[in-house]
Amino acid sequence: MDKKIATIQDVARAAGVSIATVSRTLSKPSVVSKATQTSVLQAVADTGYRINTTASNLRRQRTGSIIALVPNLANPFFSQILAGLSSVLTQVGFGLLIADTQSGTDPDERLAHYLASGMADGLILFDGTLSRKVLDQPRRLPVIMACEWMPGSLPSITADNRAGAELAVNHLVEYGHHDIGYIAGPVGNVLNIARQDAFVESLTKHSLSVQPDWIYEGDFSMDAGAAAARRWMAMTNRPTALFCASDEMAVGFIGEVQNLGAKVPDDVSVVGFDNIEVGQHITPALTTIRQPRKRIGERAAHLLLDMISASSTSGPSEVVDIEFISRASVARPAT
Amino acid sequence: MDKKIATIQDVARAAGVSIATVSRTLSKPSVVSKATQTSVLQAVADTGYRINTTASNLRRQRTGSIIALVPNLANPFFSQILAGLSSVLTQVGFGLLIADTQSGTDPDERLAHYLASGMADGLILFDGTLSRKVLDQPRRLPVIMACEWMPGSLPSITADNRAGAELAVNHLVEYGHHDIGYIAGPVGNVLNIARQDAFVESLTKHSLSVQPDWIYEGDFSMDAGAAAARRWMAMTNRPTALFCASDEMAVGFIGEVQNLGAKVPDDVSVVGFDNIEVGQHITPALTTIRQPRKRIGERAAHLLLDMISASSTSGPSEVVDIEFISRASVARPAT
DNA sequence: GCATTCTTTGTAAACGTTTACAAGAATTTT
DNA sequence: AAAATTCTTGTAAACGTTTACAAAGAATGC
Repeated sequence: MDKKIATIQDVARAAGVSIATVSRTLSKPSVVSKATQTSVLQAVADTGYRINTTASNLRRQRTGSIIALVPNLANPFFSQILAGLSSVLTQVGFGLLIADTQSGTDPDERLAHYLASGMADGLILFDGTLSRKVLDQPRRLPVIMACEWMPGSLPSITADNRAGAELAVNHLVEYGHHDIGYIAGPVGNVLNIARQDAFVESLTKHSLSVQPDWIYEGDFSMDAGAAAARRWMAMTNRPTALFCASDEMAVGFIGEVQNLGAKVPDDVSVVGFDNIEVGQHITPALTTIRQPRKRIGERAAHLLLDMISASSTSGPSEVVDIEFISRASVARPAT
Repeated sequence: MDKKIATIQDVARAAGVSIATVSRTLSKPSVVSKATQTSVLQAVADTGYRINTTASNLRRQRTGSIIALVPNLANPFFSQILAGLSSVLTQVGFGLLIADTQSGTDPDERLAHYLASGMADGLILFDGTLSRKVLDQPRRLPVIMACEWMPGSLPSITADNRAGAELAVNHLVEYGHHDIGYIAGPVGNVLNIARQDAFVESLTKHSLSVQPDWIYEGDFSMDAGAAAARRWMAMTNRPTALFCASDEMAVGFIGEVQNLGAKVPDDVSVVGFDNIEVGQHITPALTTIRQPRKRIGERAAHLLLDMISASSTSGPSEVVDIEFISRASVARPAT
């Protein structure tokens, strides 16, 4: 059994000062004399004192952590964003609590729970469908969104999805494609809406028409991409190129198309969205739009921290730039 | 501005009882009469009271959260494990703090920080190289390891890595392979050691020899797999099959081999380890060993929670079963 | 009907900090 | 040299809970 952990009392006793002085030495050293500072720090070292965060938080009326609510933790898309968040937060002594909105029963209920729980000083929401609930109730917590958003509601950090879609279309058109399809994300998802809208508009800009049955439904998952591949193979009048709302779908599409005997990019060109790591390791390597995920996490952390220190529930939204990455999954259409 | 948040005092006043009774109604209802219970609950509803976790934690001398230390949050391998952890923890009202050991400067220092910070009631360590540090200092915190381990040190939840390697070799031998290579993980990594040792032993069991230059160094990453592919291509006397210490390397290997014009499984068969999602979506789909990652997370959570409630720093280790998944990346060797 | 036990409630003391306020000492201003 | 200012420290009151202890009331046993 280790002996009892040292408290501020023990340090004060060891240094021969009051607990107030100890506290001040640690949190606002400017107001305490050099001499006492050193003796206090010595006492801290001697006793092995570590501040009790819980007590400190209680007194300061804060929790020292923020909570990230992701739709599905098992989705690797979020891991880099969380890494960005984490790195910024730990620098300023904040903890990062992570919870999954889909894992339990009722996502709305979970959200409400975390909003009211007082477990955190701020909340980052990655699930656009939940944001309405936040607006309904008066919130005593700064809340922002990341990746997804809700028009005119919460502050958010997002990527320039429209620009990404436009770059994808431009690239395909430059390669001579006229018949371009789209593998969509979940219906109603803001990311999908932005990408699809910009996709359609870009086509029109190039005086190309959009064939309704070349818009394949999907849900961002690899399985959805594979399903789209099967539908594509079954068509007689096929697009020669596909823009996918996510890299995962692009990977799923390419894999299944190859399984079924077609060739990428000879038979069909593919552009993804996100730049997940595996994209450059499949054959052919995936042409895609990079979302700076780590940066999104970092910016989100800063935004939320600013709101917390200003104890404000509103703040500026930010759009981070995307980048086009040209690899091997696009070629001129077969003639 | 919303009005001040209600405290237990407000509830007590509204219900006409003492704060002790309110507290008891909420935490140990069995000792309070039915009548007062209902009036207290009514008051809770009226005031919109939510318990202040920080205060509660301070008084109960706990923090209500556990911290997971992962080597690299951006590695998708961990996301499903974290999902498993999270689901168990939230059920019992615990929060999950997540931190990255590699992101900052000194991993050892970070670990020490979290061990002493008092921010959590327990710690899950996913980084085997750090475990020595834990043993050095007297720890006042239950600590367990997951995935990786350290012989005879901390309680751990791990997969049966040796069995996995054996299954892989058996499968390849059944398909008629005699010349089998290994793409290794980081030198010194326990997972790699277990898999490599079992790989070698299994070969010997089948009276096959191990060719030293057929053991390709690697570090679990896709890039390492691609590098191994280039070395494999450059050899004149090549193995006809490769067992990879991770799926990521297997995927990287297959992608690069295809890039360079060879065929899988016609020219070389590949078996991975982990069963990451993308494995079934590449062409050919990857034969592999499944690690039940979600389950590892869940078991780890339970183990740690048990240790916390017993306030013990030791506990049982557990090995979870793996499963062989046969897909398309293995065929009979070319004759 | 009195002694015993069981239920239910309240009082008050923690838990370990931070910080407003006050006060003494040291320094500067006049 | 007195007055005014600045520095440095201590005292004590929070922050919002939980829980040991005591007490009062109700139920039970004889």
